[in-house]
Amino acid sequence: MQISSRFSVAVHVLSLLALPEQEGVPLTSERMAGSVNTNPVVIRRILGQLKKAGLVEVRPASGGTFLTRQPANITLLEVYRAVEVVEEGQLFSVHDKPNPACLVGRHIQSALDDTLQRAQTALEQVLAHTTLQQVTTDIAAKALIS
Amino acid sequence: MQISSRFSVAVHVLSLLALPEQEGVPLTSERMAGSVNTNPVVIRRILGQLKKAGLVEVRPASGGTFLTRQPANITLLEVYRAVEVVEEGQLFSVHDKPNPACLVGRHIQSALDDTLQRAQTALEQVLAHTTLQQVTTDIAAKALIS
DNA sequence: AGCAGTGTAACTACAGTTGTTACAACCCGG
DNA sequence: CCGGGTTGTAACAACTGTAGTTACACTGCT
Ligand code: FES
Ligand code: FES
Repeated sequence: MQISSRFSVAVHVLSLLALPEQEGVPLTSERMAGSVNTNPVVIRRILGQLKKAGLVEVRPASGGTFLTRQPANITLLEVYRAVEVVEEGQLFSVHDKPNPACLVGRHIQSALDDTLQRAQTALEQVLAHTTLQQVTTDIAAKALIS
Repeated sequence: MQISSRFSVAVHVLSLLALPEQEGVPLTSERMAGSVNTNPVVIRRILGQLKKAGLVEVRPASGGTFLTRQPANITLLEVYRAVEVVEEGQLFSVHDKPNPACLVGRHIQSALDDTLQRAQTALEQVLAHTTLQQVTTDIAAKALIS
């Protein structure tokens, strides 16, 4: 199973917030949806999760959404955690209730758990060391080249 | 979204094959299913994938399944690849068709792709450096302690 | 030939994702 | 203080992938 695209959409939205195109025009969920090419409600749902995680602040009425921190201080791991339903340490699902009468069944879970945890942590560490700023800088750089 | 439990079931099954309990009794899909606590067809499906990947050999009739290699030469990454539907480099799903008229939309995919690829590779490297033998050794060790 | 086991298709039930409609709550400008 | 644009959410549909189950043809040993 693939990891939900909510994560990439969230990064997309945060990039928009970090790169204010026109100062005058407010960045509403509808405009963001137009950029991501989806429905405004999908954006608002994700904004709700980002808000709960304290990454953005939303003005309920006349469309205003802002980052609460500098892009350099927002890691992709925070976004991942804010948006994923995957609970900490649950990326891999392990079949529950193996037969305790079996030697393998009795110990497979703890034997696997250590390795799976390390694998998951390795993935998260890469995200932890990438900031939103790196992403937006990359976007800006690519925009200049093309 | 969590990664399918097919992976952990596959490791479970391979562990059974690597630790032959009683030499006489053949290890049928039904016995394996009893150990994992699931349906024999689920086991056979997974065995089919492992067979296609060349990790096991199955005698169609009178129930005999064997590893084609030493447990020390089978990495968890091979099992993961054999069993996951996740295509190489597709662990994260990215929202397709972002708006090309938008600066962010035009470049977000390639800007994210590099990081996501590194994250995924980091996870896979941990699996690549763990062998089936390490798992079974761990199981045997835990069995002795308890 | 008989039989225990595998290979596979077909179906169900279920969970999570994504998109969509609908509407209440909210805030701001006039 | 009212109207209009916006957010917050609930509810629902369509879809996808997972896991379990039944059924049955096929296989190969004895
Ligand atoms: S319970 Fe998983 S092999 Fe025994
Ligand atoms: S922000 Fe994703 S397309 Fe512009």
